[in-house]
Amino acid sequence: MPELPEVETVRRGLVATVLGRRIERVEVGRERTVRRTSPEAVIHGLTGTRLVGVDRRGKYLLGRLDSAEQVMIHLRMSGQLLLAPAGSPRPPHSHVVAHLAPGAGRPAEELRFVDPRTFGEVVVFDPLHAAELVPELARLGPDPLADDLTRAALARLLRGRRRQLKALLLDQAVLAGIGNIYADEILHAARLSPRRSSESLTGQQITRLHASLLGVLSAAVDAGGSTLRDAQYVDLMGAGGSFQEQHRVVDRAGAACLRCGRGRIRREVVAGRSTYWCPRCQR
DNA sequence: AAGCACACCTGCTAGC
DNA sequence: TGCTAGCAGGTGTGCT
Repeated sequence: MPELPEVETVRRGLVATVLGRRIERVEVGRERTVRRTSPEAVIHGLTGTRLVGVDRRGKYLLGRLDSAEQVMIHLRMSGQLLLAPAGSPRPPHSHVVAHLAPGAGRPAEELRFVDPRTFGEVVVFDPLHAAELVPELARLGPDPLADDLTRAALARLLRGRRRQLKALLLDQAVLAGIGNIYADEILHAARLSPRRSSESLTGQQITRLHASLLGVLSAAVDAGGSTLRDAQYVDLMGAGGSFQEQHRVVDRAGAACLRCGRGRIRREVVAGRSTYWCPRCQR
């Protein structure tokens, strides 16, 4: 259930450990993970290639291969990418396994796409056909960190829309990368209600929302993302992040607000998602 | 246009 | 202790 900071942490891990290493062999154990193409397309597309770059757009990982093709990986709710010694025991639900030659100072290893709920995907595609195979990439809004979202750009995104702020932040076509956890943390930091309508913000509130967006997301990247109780999210090496220690509202229903001290954190469904917020200081 | 319900899956846990 | 309903960090579709 990774969001921008978790995906960015995985991206950095791939750049540090996998770049330039030849993919010698690929196994696909579950067709659903490669449903957009086929096991053969993913196996043939990856075998013999090397990753020459890894980019991120919102929650999408985009690997560039030396074949000029690209690999798109989305972890959705329960996906993990794990790097482990070749031949070591595999966790359940290891649906795609890429065998990596030694390199980057590392021995032969397996890069495993593990995904119990199988919502995640691995797609190998020719960039010339991106529009047909991965059309959602073209629909993504700006990535707040990768695209250096300015206050003016955010103001433009808010203007002309009448949406609950929570729904707006979750909409990947508006801003790419924010999910349920960070939407709540950002809105608390900005002292704005998740139900507040996007077109009603004052200039000062837009400034606050902008600062909170960048502040929360970049602090979360610095902390290696958030790993909640279920330990669903871990990085390439299987280590959790630590930003959950800085959460102010998520998972704190009934507790006193850490900012105003007097409100009680409420949990209710907003925009169809479980939402934590302080009704006293978030307006 | 915006909001909602539902679908896709599996696993964990809170509550009885 | 054992069962079950409910819930989960995402996204797409289809309906009002």
